[in-house]
Amino acid sequence: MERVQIARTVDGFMRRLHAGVHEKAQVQDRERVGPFGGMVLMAIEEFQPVPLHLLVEHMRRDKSQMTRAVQQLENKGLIARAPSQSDGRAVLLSLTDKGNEIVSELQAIVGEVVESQLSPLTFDEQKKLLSLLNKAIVPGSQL
Amino acid sequence: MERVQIARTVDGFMRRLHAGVHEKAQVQDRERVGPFGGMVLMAIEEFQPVPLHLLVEHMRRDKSQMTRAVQQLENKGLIARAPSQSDGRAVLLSLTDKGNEIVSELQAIVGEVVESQLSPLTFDEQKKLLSLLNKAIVPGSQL
DNA sequence: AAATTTACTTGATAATGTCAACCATTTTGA
DNA sequence: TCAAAATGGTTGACATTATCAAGTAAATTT
Repeated sequence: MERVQIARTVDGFMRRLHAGVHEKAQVQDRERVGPFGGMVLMAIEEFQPVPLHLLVEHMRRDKSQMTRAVQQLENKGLIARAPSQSDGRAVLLSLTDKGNEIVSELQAIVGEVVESQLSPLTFDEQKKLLSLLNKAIVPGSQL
Repeated sequence: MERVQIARTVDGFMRRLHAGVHEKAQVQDRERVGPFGGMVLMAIEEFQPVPLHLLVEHMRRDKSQMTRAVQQLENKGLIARAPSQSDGRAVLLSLTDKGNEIVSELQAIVGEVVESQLSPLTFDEQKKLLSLLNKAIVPGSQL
């Protein structure tokens, strides 16, 4: 089997998503969070309140990159940072109301793009794809 | 269904691949082609001889980005550029011997990483995943 | 044969990613 | 229990990748 091809195919898939979102979001992105900022916001939405290092783990990014992305989002008033009670080092991130608005808009756009991207697949196939991806990914929590 | 989650999941998958390859390839990458350069090389390998604009289409990147990536790879002696007979504007790209060596090494590494990435899946599931991805992607040739 | 389109290039700049060094807290373990 | 190591986060510096606009030359259209 062409495992190498999987890498290129997934990359292409991602790029299409990216391009699609970029195109549709241009008007919408009033806060200029950018694609990465958007991903961060959506991840926070799912896991909030979440310390930065977990976000780093979920998104597989460098922690310094995450620190800065989070700073920008905070400056725009989209997320709030609160010190963790249980760990004096950690900072818990969560969405503000404004952040929630943006996330809703983003989700709508991404949902549309993914849908059009997956339109060649039947509904069952789409579910299958998601479950396969999840099954493939869940275990490897090592960075 | 959580279509939005597909986007994040695929992104995470890609990042893991990236990290895995980065780690393993560090020693190997004697030509310093970098991750993107590597992807370009592998794409050329599949489609050669290929004009730049088709590569752009396959990989969903900006043409200017591709121009420069290709220039670097040419400077390193990994690919060759030949004017197209049928179109005076186009340049056909193909791998040199040295390029082929590099691609073989890259393929081995990427193959390993993908394999370990997909290890939670059975062989059949892996095949299913690939076919679903391909089915989802093939048609949308519009950038 | 003029006007468009296409293939590619260049320039400029923005966005992302990587690496190393650095505090301030926890946690380990001798 | 207290020094050493590990963890969570930040900063600085830099490399890579991505986007956009503008331009050249060859093809295509009309």
